[in-house]
Amino acid sequence: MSDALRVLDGVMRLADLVQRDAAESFAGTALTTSRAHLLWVVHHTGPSTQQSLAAALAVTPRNITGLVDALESAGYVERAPHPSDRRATLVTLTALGERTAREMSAQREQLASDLVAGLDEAEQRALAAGLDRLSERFEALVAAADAPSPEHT
Amino acid sequence: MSDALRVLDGVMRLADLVQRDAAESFAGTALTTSRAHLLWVVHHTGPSTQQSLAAALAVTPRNITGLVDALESAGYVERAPHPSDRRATLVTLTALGERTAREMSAQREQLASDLVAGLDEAEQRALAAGLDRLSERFEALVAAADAPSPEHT
DNA sequence: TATTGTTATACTCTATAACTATA
DNA sequence: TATAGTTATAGAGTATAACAATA
Repeated sequence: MSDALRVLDGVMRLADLVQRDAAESFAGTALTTSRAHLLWVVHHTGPSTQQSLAAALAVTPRNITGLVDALESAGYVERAPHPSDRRATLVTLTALGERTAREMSAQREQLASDLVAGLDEAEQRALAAGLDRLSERFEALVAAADAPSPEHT
Repeated sequence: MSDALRVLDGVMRLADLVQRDAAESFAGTALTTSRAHLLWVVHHTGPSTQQSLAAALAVTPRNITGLVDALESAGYVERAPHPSDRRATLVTLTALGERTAREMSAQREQLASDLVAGLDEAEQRALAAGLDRLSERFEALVAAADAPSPEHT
């Protein structure tokens, strides 16, 4: 197998393992991958309208309604009126939501450091830089595919 | 942000981009990520019982029934009787299924080589090796977590 | 008119449990 | 008795379309 395929497969395989593990860790709670993602976004962005959450998660506003309903029922978030726009609602974290987000953050940092524990600093830096370049490269490829060559527009 | 976090985030971000792109490429067909995964497994493993597919995809046999139903309706696979066990069915690829799997394979190879095009051979090798080590490391961590220390068993 | 969130409806992935046919 | 696949049922994520309230 080519190194190129090893890289692509390696990324997809590791991400799948990590994602499965994260999903398992939600067992026994009302959290799911999608709900945790929303929680994570609100934790980092602060109180958000459902429209902005829809954009952040790249899903429809209707979908956000369902995710917020579930998180609200489980006590992770609350809907608050928007101060200046009475159409909109602000999704805010409860104390439980804040605590949960901080725990997820700590677990993520723990996992990250456990994962690279066998690599020296130079290797870690090289790996991080290489992955960044791949993501940039990928986005450039997608952008190029979306914007056909000028003579065909 | 630490290099450890950059590595973990880099892997998750790139995998998400690739997976979204793959899902978009299925638009207009009956394929989805899960169905394509099953197609992929049959392509590489050969005619398979639904039990073995359930194990390979890490889902329940009931789930395989649904995926095979959809792929069969769309003409990608067929159910054939198992030669020696009349309880079992063998899922086999149709000509369309074979052709589609080969196309996916070609696209995957194209993407992989496009992705690493900006890296020299040594960088590609190092990246591939680093990712392999991370996956191994992750599986060791999970195994360690699943099997508590001896004095507590 | 345009935007925000919701109700209505539908499809897909997924799971558990009960059942049929076969081993 | 155990196994392979299916029917029945349910929860979750997702989408489109139509609608009410507000901007």
